[in-house]
Amino acid sequence: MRPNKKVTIKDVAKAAGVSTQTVSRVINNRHDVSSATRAHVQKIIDNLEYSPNIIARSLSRGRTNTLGVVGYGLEYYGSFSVLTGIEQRAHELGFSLLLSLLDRIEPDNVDQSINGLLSRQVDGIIWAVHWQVKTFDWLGPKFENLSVPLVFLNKSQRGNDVVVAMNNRLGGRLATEHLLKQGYRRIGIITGPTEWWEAKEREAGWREAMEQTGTNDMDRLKVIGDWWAASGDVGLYTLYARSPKIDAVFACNDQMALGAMQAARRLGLKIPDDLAIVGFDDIPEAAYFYPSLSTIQQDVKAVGALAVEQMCKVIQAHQNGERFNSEISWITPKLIIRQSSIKNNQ
Amino acid sequence: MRPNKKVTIKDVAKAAGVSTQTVSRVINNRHDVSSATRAHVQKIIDNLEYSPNIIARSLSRGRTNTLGVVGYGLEYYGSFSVLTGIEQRAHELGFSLLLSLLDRIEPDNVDQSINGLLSRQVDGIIWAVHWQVKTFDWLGPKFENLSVPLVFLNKSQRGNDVVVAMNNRLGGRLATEHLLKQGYRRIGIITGPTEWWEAKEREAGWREAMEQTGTNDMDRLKVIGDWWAASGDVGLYTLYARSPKIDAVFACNDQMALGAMQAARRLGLKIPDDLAIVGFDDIPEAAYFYPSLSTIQQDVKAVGALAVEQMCKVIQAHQNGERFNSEISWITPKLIIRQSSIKNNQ
DNA sequence: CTGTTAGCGCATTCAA
DNA sequence: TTGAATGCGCTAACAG
Repeated sequence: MRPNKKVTIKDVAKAAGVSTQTVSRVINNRHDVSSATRAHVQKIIDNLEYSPNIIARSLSRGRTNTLGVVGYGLEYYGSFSVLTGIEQRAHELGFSLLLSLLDRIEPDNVDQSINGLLSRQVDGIIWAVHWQVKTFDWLGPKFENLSVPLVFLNKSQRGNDVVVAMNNRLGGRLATEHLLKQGYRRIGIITGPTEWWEAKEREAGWREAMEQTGTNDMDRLKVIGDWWAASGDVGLYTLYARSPKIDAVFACNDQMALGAMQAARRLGLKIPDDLAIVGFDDIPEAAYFYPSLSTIQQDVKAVGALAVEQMCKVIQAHQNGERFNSEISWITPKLIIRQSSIKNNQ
Repeated sequence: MRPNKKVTIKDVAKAAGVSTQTVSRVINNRHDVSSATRAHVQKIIDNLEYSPNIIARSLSRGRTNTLGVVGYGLEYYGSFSVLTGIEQRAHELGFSLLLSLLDRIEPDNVDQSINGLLSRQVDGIIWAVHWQVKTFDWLGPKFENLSVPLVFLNKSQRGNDVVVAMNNRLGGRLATEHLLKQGYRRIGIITGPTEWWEAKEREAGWREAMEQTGTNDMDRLKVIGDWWAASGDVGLYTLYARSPKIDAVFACNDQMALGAMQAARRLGLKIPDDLAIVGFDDIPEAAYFYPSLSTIQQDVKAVGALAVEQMCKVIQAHQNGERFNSEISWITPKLIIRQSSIKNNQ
């Protein structure tokens, strides 16, 4: 038998012959109850299978212990891992999750989403939306003067924003430096859409590594994809047509790397001998591509978990009227070396 | 400026010189308000940027317009699509989503999850957990006498369960019949874990199709995987060792199909000439495997959306004290033919 | 059409 | 240590 909705604190009080506040004290584990009455009340609670109405508690306390999560693009790899990470840590810290998904990042949707969460009295909002630079103009102001704390995922810090981010730039650098170390020299890049923060950062990492080799004219080595395999396919053709001497490609995610591999095959290029490829994400399939794909692994779950932890601190500070001085928290990615980038014949 | 938490219905009433009741009527779009006062009150609302406290409303109404979603295994393909489908339709129908993820399917976790949602007064629970047969013994009873309606995803109907499911059996049949039509005869299967409903159903579909060919001794053609690519790899070796005459494989998801392709390559088997492969799911990468993978496409989002619709009906019935007579709702999968299963040389 | 009264279930004052 | 009163913000039931 499940707790029946009808059993309230009053019923328990009556059955136990005590006042409702005593029951309240028991269910909140407060110490100002004699162990005798506590035991007694607890027994009644168990018998009646009473379970407190959190809605009523929230109203009374002015705090819901609920976090709002605004998400977007769950179909991109990693998004659901973030969510899993958020949920787990939130659960551990006693928070529930109100989920709001954006189908498009537009003013009306954003307003609806935020207002919906606010009117449901969430204690804080985690902005798990892939950050797009071009939207900032109208998006930024919406976050000002919000009545609850906000934690951002994967974007650059700005003002007092609290941000948790995967170090995508480092990832891009790791990938490129690995290729350089293997002896590849003309390393092209297939980036994601230019507005995406992740894409910009990964590219920046590639650029940093390349600059050290004295390469100039890097724009000829760059092609823009859309994260999907097809764009990696097309991308490699473009790159190859433009500079046939290219000997490696850093694809900014594994899907595009897969597309690039496909194109390479059709161009008669052997991987990794004629062309090396490194991806980004380490999707589970990457180890089973042909050849297996070197890539950058990221612990996305950790990003979600850390976001919740930061949120807790901010809420704490918020309630005490203190200021939370924010620094961006970085999670570090890791290079995974497989066959697609190991030079055989020097 | 965002609505300040402090602005309540009272403030609006005072500012507008009306009773709170009138304000309540306005914000609920009730028709028993003169258009004059409505306009007036609305103006005050806009000025004050008032937004109703949904928590208070829920307490008062005894209804939260919130659905609980219990999920598991977001890392498996499709899970997040279900979630997206659920969220979208829920949003359209005016429901919020309280998300609860299971890390393991164990009695304590399940209790916690369900009780958490119930004490937060959700109006219904969608059980989006991959159904595992072996857990039924202890899981089943937990769903009895629940105080709120329950809608299940992807399982067999039982008693009065309300279920929305992808027709996995049909999918298995489509895949197998396609192979037969192409002229393949000894069609092996790499299934998912035997406890999974999806795995059982896909296998049943294969079995149905095979039986029509008069094949017996089908167990020799069957191998059990764990949904991951590695198990498809191993699986194909096993299958091939056992019956070298095998000429096609139905892998019960695309990852295992990928693994099987890898193994086939090492065994020197040409796909699709020596060995045809069909997968299941149609993950975005499948079109870019080498060769591109024939597979079964499923509109998982539709499952989620339909689940919410069913939930609405059940809640309706529940509140009117009516009985909802449940039938399982099926979503139909679709065969996608690519290169991995098209016989070239007859 | 509008206002008054009451109460949703709980927690937070205060007294005792 | 316990209990009585009061209020969280809103809506339902009833008057007028």
